[in-house]
Amino acid sequence: MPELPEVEVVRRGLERWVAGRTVDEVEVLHPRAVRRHLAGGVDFAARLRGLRFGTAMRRGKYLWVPLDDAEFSMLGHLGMSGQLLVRPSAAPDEKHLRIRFRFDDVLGTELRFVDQRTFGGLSLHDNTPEGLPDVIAHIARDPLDPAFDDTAFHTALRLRRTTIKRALLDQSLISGVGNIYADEALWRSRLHYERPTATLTRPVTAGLLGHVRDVMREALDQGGTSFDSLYVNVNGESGYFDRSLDAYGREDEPCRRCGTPMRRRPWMNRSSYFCPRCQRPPRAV
DNA sequence: AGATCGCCCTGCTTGC
DNA sequence: TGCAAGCAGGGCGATC
Repeated sequence: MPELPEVEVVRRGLERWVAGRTVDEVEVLHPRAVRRHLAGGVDFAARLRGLRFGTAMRRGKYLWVPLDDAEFSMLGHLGMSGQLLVRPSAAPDEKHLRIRFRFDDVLGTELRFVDQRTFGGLSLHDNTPEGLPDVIAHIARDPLDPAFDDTAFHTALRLRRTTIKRALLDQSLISGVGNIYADEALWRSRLHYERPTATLTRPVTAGLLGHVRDVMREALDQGGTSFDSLYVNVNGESGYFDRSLDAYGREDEPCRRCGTPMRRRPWMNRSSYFCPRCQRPPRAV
């Protein structure tokens, strides 16, 4: 379940192992892995052949690779289970290998997009003047972006008529936060997930943003987190690390602050984990 | 236009 | 044992 830290680990891997390499051949093994491309996988492959990858970029959970001397980029989203692997060309195909990139060099490795659940995919898009693939122009900057505007974020929260966890997961307000880090940051902030955003004060927003950044940086320092073998970084090593999450997945386990059993509540067809004592629900609206 | 909801997908777990 | 249901869930498009 890659969120911002995991995607950043993948981006760094691409920067290290793929930047500067020229595409020789692209093999699309599953049509769904190529997104928003009416001309299909064959055309996707044809457009990339002979082009050289630049330095991978990231915004939130999206990453993209600019192509030298071209006005478009290859955009990627890992979805739930996507992996970008740099593997020896002789290595056997993964069961869920979707797209293979062979390069015009003698390094003996290839780039593979592997995705079990096919929620992720790659696509090609023209760049905006800012160098962003045009289809993600609506994605907000992420909280680790130096240009993220804390004041504007607070103002936007106050204007919205929604609840805090929905807002944290709204990629047009703040990007890169998924269900796991949302629950972690809310627990650290002692905020209930249904707190109306219109009731947030400036200090509360500032505290929440601080916790979002802390939890992401801690995960990034350890190479990303994951809960099963689905997430693997660009070199094929598992991004899993056994850092103790404080909230996510801890139903019935004692709150690390007060010992009260943590609870899980169905929420938007997924789950929210929280401490019923530290994170009191808001008064009925 | 802001908010909400259904759908896409596969493999593992749970329950009858 | 076998089968079905539940669960994991990010993003997009339809709808109000």
